[in-house]
Amino acid sequence: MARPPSRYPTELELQVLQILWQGGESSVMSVRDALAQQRDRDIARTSVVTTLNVMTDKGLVHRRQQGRAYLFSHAVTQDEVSQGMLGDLLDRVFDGSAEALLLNLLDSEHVDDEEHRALRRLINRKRRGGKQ
Amino acid sequence: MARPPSRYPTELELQVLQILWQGGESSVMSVRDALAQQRDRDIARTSVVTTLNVMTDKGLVHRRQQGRAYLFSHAVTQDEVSQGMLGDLLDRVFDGSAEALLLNLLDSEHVDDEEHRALRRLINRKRRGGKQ
DNA sequence: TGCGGATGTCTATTTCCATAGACAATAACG
DNA sequence: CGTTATTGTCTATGGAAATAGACATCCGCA
Repeated sequence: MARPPSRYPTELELQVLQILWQGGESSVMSVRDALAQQRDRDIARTSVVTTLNVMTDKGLVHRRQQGRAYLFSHAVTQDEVSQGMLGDLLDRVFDGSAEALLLNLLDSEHVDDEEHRALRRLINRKRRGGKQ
Repeated sequence: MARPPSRYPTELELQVLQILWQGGESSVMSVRDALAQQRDRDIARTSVVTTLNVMTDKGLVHRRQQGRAYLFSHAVTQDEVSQGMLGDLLDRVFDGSAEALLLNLLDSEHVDDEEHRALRRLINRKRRGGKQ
C-alpha cells in the first residue's frame, strides 16, 4: 500500500484557501500573485492551475467560467476547515481530551500572561450557546 | 521542487510514538503487535523496522542494541510533540491567535456542556505558573 | 550439526503532493 | 489579418511516506 491522501487541506491548499477566504472569488493569476507574496517565492501559473483543479475535484473550491478563464472561490468555510483540523488534532494527538489540549496550549510559549487572561475572560464570558 | 518533508511526526510515526510513550522501550515485534491492534490491520515486520530506522535518523526515537536485536524508545516527549503540533496548527490555521483557537474548540461538537465547564474550571484554577 | 525461527539490511513499489514545461486554443492589439 | 499575450489541458519529474519482499545472519534446539 502507499501513503493515504491527507484528510484535510494540505499546506499549499490551505494557503490557497486563505487567499480565497480573504479575497473572495479570484482568478488564477491573482491567486498566484497572492501566493507568491505570502510565501515570498514565485510559483508558476500552471502550478496554481493544477492545484486549483485538484482542489475543485476534492470539493475544496468552486470553479466558475467567465469568458475563457475561470474564477475560483472557496467551497468550504474557514470555520469548517479549522474545526476539522482542530478536531483531527484533538483526536490524534490529545486522544479527544479538550482539557489536555487546553493545558498544553496554556503551557506553550505561544501563550503569554496577557493572552492567558484573555483566554480566561473569553471562556468565562462565553457561558453557553456558541453554535446556534 | 517537490513536497517538503512534514515538519512533525507523520501519522504512522505518531502512532509509533504513542506506543513507545505508553509501553516504554520496545522491540520491533511488540511495536508491530501494538500497531496492528491499534489500527486493526496487520503490518509487516519489515515495514515497522524500516519506519523505526527512519525515525531514528530523524531523531524521533532512540535505538539500543540488545543481543542481536534492537530495542527502541522515544527520543521526544509527548509534551514536546503535542506542543509542536499544536503550535504549528495555531500558526498555520489560526494565524497565531490562541483566542481564535479556543473559540473554535468551544464551538465544536467535540466539546459538550460538561466539558465546557471543565475547561472553565481548568483555566480559572490554573492562574499562574504553568511551565516552571 | 543442521534446520527453523527471529532479526536487520537493502531494495522496490505505489500513491500523494508540489511544481512546472509543452502545447493548443483563443482573445487582443496594432 | 497576423502576431503576441493569456489561459486551460495534459504530461512529467522529484521527493516523501507507507508498505513489504528478498536475502543474509545467527541463535537455539532436536
